Amino acid sequence: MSPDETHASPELPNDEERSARRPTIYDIAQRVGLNPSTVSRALNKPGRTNAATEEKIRAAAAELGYRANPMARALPTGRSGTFAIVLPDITNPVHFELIRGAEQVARAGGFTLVVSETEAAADIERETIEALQSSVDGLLVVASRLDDAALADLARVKPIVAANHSAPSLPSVIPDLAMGLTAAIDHLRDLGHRSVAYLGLGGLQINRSRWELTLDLSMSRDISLVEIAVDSPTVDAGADALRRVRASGVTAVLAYNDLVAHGLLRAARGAGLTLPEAFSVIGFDDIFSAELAVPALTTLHSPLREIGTRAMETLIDPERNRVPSKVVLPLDLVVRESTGRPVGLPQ
Amino acid sequence: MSPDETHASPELPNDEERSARRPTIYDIAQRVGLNPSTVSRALNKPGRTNAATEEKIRAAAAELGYRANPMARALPTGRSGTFAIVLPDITNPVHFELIRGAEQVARAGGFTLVVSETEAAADIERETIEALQSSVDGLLVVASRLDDAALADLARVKPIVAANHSAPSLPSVIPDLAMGLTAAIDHLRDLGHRSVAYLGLGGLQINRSRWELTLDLSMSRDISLVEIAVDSPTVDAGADALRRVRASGVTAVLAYNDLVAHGLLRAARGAGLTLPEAFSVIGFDDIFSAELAVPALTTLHSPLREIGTRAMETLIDPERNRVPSKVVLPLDLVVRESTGRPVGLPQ
DNA sequence: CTGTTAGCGCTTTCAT
DNA sequence: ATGAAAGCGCTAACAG
Repeated sequence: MSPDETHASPELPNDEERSARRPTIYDIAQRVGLNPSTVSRALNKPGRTNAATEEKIRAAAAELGYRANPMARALPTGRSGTFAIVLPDITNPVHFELIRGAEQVARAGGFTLVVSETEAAADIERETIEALQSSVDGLLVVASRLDDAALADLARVKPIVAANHSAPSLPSVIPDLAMGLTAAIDHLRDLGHRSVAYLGLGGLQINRSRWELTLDLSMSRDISLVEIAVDSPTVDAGADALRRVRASGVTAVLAYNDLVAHGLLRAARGAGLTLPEAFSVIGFDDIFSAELAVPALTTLHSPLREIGTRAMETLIDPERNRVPSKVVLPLDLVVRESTGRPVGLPQ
Repeated sequence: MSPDETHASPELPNDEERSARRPTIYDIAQRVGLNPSTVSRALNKPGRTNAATEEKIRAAAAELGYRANPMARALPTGRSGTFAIVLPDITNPVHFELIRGAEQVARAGGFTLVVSETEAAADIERETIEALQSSVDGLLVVASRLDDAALADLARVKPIVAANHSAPSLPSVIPDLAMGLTAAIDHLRDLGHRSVAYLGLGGLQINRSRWELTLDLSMSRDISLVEIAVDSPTVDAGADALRRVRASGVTAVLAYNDLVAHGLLRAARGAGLTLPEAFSVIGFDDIFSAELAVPALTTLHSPLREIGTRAMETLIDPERNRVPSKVVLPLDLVVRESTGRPVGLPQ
């Protein structure tokens, strides 16, 4: 028995009043018999006004349900109180936690967050950033397709911080690649692997650094490394790589990310292979589904959430958002079931 | 070249000028010797100005790299060109396709999208909506924790459309529950199941409707149904439910969503059970990892992306964003490997 | 400590 | 077709 909307709103302000117009500082100024500028001061510069009147003003504001209009405030100050996070692909689970981390510190600071997707295209990214610049106080750029120079140029208008990839001219927050990749390669080597493939993503900056580092590490440990290219960081692209992985004869693969690794696992299972006997797989990121995979994915756990929070913290801080810096967060290897000794070696 | 610089006919703005300040309509007005209001008209009201001057103005604007300041525009018009999407939990993969769908139509329309998380708490949701109202042209509310009356009240300030759950007083875009659940129950019944559990999420509106419908459907098909409560729509919560599922003696379970189903699968595997022999599982949503699970998850494929696009389309449309309506999108059963005949029945 | 006075950049009558 | 002028709601000197 749902009580049928007895159409009566006795206490509440009626439609006219509510939807009429949001109260402004003029309304509250008039109500307390003071000047609008005094109201503005009372509400925003604590202490710079008489305690009694401040109290009176706050009371009136509360009573009227006053909320400052962010647009009106942005005009004279140039600050909008909103920040943007621009990333290649919203649906990539890797970005979930990062966005959430950023969103939380933004909200905690009373800021709002705009999310914008660039479809992994450099020109759309540039256009997006330029379009956003007039309405935000700063941008968080994730896995940018733009090079350092371009980003630095853009950053002259509004501060930009790079998250999850490093841009030398900007403040950047990144995972400790050396730490993670060293652990991964050592793990493989300890298991007995001597020939591994890196499943990478073309010329992307973030990918190049992973590849270079992996190469150095492998060579110094007498492991031969081949690069196999996938054309997007997706499950399907990973699945497509199976043939080439098998053809290469490697006993282990390091995937660009967990999505690619997932694809490889799926394709392998589809082909009747059992892992890690056929070959070992190490992912990257440790997205939520990594532990759900069968075999559960051994992967590098990237502190996405913290990358998001740290990046947003530095973006919000006027002292730090303009000076190049580098925050490096730990990248740990999580060993699960997708890695094992290569077949042919004694157990 | 020209020795006489007094005429001040600069070639291109140099770096200083560029990064100094964004050009305004005043800059371009001065440059072409016209009034700012004419510039405004030329740029925004096609046709309401002389074709030649409009051309001249556009050229100057392009040359200066002019971009209208959204804040300044918002003040007199009351329209900011931004919309907000507010949802309980950003990290739930279910919401990502939805966000992306909404983001794409917003961007295509030249609007920007603000994303805000409510931590699945009604009071935070209300506060978030109220805070956002002064700076957006409308809100997309996903899986709201607020009831219809509250939402309707809030919607008097700025249009609100409900996505993925229905609010009778608002325009809503939802999946066809009846269609999906009927297919799910029929599938189970055809397989021979007569006793199933619904793994639901407390008093959440969206959950209640699923439960009611499932109950009706089950009864009319002579299937006994029990409800087992999980306290959050997460993998861990799903895993926690395993004991109760086993204790209930059912041969199949309908999970609130794929995350919960994933948890159940994981726990079952951990307990040494093999599915679907021990029991069948049907998920909800069809998130990307559903097909990656082992056994691959049979689930109801929710058109999240389209829910996002349709919802944003109606939100953008001034004709439709104020009138209650209901857009119902198909919800299809995707049969994979997590459902099978109950043991004891002839193959 | 509070009031006055200008704007911020843009839109929008109302004149011309 | 274009110009002049008055705001939108708020902040920020500068006075008093």
